[in-house]
Amino acid sequence: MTIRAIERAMNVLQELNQQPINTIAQLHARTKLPKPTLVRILRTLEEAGYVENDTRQGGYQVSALVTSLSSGFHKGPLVVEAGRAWAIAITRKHKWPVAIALPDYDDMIIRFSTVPDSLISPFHSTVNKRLCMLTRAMGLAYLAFLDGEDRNVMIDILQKSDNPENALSHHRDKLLRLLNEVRSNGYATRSSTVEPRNSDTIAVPIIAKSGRVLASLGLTYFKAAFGSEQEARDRYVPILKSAAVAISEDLNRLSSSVAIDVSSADPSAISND
Amino acid sequence: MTIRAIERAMNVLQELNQQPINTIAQLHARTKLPKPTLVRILRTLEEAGYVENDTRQGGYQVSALVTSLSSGFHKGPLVVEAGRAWAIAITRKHKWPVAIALPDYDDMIIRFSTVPDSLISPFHSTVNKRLCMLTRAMGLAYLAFLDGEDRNVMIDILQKSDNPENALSHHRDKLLRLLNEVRSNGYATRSSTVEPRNSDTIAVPIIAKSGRVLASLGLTYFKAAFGSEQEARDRYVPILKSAAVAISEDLNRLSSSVAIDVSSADPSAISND
DNA sequence: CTCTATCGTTTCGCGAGCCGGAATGGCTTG
DNA sequence: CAAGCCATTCCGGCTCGCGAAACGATAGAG
Repeated sequence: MTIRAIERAMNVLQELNQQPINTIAQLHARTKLPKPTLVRILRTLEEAGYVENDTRQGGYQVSALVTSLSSGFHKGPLVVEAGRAWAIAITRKHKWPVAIALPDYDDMIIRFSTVPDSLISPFHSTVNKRLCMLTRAMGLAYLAFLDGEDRNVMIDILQKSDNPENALSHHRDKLLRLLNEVRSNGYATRSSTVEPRNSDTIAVPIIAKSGRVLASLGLTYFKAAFGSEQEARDRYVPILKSAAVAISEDLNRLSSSVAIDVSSADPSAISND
Repeated sequence: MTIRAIERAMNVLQELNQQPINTIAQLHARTKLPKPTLVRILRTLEEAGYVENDTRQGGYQVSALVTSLSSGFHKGPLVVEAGRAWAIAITRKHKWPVAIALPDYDDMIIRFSTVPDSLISPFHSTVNKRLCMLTRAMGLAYLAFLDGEDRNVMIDILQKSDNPENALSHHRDKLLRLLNEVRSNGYATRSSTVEPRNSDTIAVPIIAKSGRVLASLGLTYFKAAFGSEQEARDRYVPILKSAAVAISEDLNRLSSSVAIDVSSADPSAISND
């Protein structure tokens, strides 16, 4: 037996994180919860400080306090931590959302995204979303820059997948041609055969100084905002590439300049002030 | 009328973020909730994926999914985003917790902390905790590096405070001597007149290329782990100073190398893949 | 080995308090 | 000025969360 009210509240909090501003009506449509229930949940979250009710804008939004709900979790890969600031900076400057994805078995998983920052989105849940490796920009950018050996292992795994989006793994020559093209371009884009058609993603790999491919960094834009896809690529590819290099440099500095080793006693009880 | 079950669940989630591993008994002691209630709440959070029950260790901990409860919130200052990776790297390397604090009126507020990462702590809620400006390392490191004009304004504000920890603001000469000492040392430590006595914090300012003092970066350690406080300072001050410089450089790069401006259409609906 | 203390978890009947359809009132729109 | 949409409030009904007590497992002491 689980507590329904809590499940509902968590779902509401999730939805609130999808958009900068949320009306009761939107939340009602997305969560299927009765409006009075929503109002009660939101009031509870508001009094606890996690949510703000901006009456001028007529909507609810998450407040700074939500960060403390995950302040105890920093187990993510350092590349995500190093990349967040860059992703945020790019979105602030260029408006379009940026995401960082890491490989997980035969998919990529989005580990950080600025989607909720900049826009009203019909899509949900971009963080922790799985992306297919062979049709999505983030996947191709990762796969194309793997070394021959690693790449072959990966393709073998993909062939065992029953996801129709991985069909290309059975046409090895065609796939390799695509990967080589991505590699020589230095970036990948989403396959035109998959949804959504009204947007495109440009992705580049984040490669450690050691040469290991760690993650991919992608920017998504609305096709309608540009005269051609080439125009968008000309503009954003250099930005993404230099950001990826910068993230890699940060990682390098992070592990080296902090590297005065201390092997002394284990800390056990402490507070930060 | 608010929903009690939700308030309780949020409190439990907060407590779970304070320690890497939490037993029912600990949570019971801290939240004052009956154990069956805790079990029910934890089961609910577990089924929703926010909490893991590591039966081997016999305790509950937050899982990666909690990050999605705040994935929509990136409105914080960029200096926090730029600093997180460095704070995490230092803690991973040197074990002791590191925090970033920003000024807020006459206090500092901790905006990021690695406290929950490394240890079992009797202290709670370090993120969003307010620190007094004149007795805490993070406050002194900030105040001492303000320019004369800004600093005077700040001291005037502090004199209006009724917080006994700000008493020093009424002894301007004594305070200025202390601030000058901090400034020439390049770091501050917590006043020995305030709790907790068994630990100390070393803090340095994070100063933008423009010269503006943005935040402070502090490391807290147990006094018992070192022969003398000087020993700890000799070891960690250089690390903190170089990290503060690195954060400042990152900020500079973040705003410059991304600076190809785009003034085109507003994005409105998009997903990241 | 047994006894005991303490842990996490389950049980179960009571009743507080959450639920949601319907009503309210404000605000915009045609 | 009516009509539609919105967020919010009301209130009777009845679920469903509550927590004292019991349970089973584990660890340490004697």
